[in-house]
Amino acid sequence: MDAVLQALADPNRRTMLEILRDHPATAGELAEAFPIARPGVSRHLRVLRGVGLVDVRQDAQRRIYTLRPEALVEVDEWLEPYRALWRNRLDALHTEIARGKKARN
Amino acid sequence: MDAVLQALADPNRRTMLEILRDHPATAGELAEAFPIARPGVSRHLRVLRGVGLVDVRQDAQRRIYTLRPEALVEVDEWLEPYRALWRNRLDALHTEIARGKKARN
DNA sequence: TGGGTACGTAACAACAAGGGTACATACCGA
DNA sequence: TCGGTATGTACCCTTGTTGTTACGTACCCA
Repeated sequence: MDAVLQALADPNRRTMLEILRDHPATAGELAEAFPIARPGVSRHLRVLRGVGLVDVRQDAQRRIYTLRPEALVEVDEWLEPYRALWRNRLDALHTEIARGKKARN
Repeated sequence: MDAVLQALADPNRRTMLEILRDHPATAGELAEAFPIARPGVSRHLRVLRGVGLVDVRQDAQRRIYTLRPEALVEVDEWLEPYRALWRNRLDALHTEIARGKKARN
């Protein structure tokens, strides 16, 4: 969990996930999508691999990266107790609005 | 969004949110919960304020911090398209299991 | 009004993150 | 087997982050 949120802090890495959400991609394809040089992309991919956010399979000299969305489940779970709180707040807000409406009628 | 995920990358800050999830707390109370010195905590709180994850109100010389869970909604929304993907995967897995059961019967 | 309490900010040191260049590795095809 | 393609690793440099100490500010109370 810790490591996943850490990995998500970098905007480039998030964009990589976004690309992989649409389709698998080779390291080279991913690199083209960023203003930084290939080795940098390679390192970002290593981080994403490290926390299990992506999988790699080798196809000759290409490395094909695919998204592993399950790794984000833990973020979702981390969010859960907070979700309960903001939902309560929204409910309260809706109640407030409803009361306002009633008062106006 | 960007900034919120950035803020969440630090484990100390996440712990602070966890504490505030239970109850509002003063800067001093929060500081006691961490091995780091008060000024460090103060800066973490500034970050959390900056991204809207906490609110402060002043009570004499105390600063009382409260959680603002709504700020996490954007993380939840960022997660949404990925959630769709991992659910598909889980569904597929369940289907697979069901098929396995059928085959065994 | 002077002193204690509760915080925040400023300035600095130490370390980690992220980028670049150069190089190593592995594979394919002529 | 040699050259080209695709990619990762090593090393270095710069910048950002996180922690520390020292100091400033605001408030309460005797």
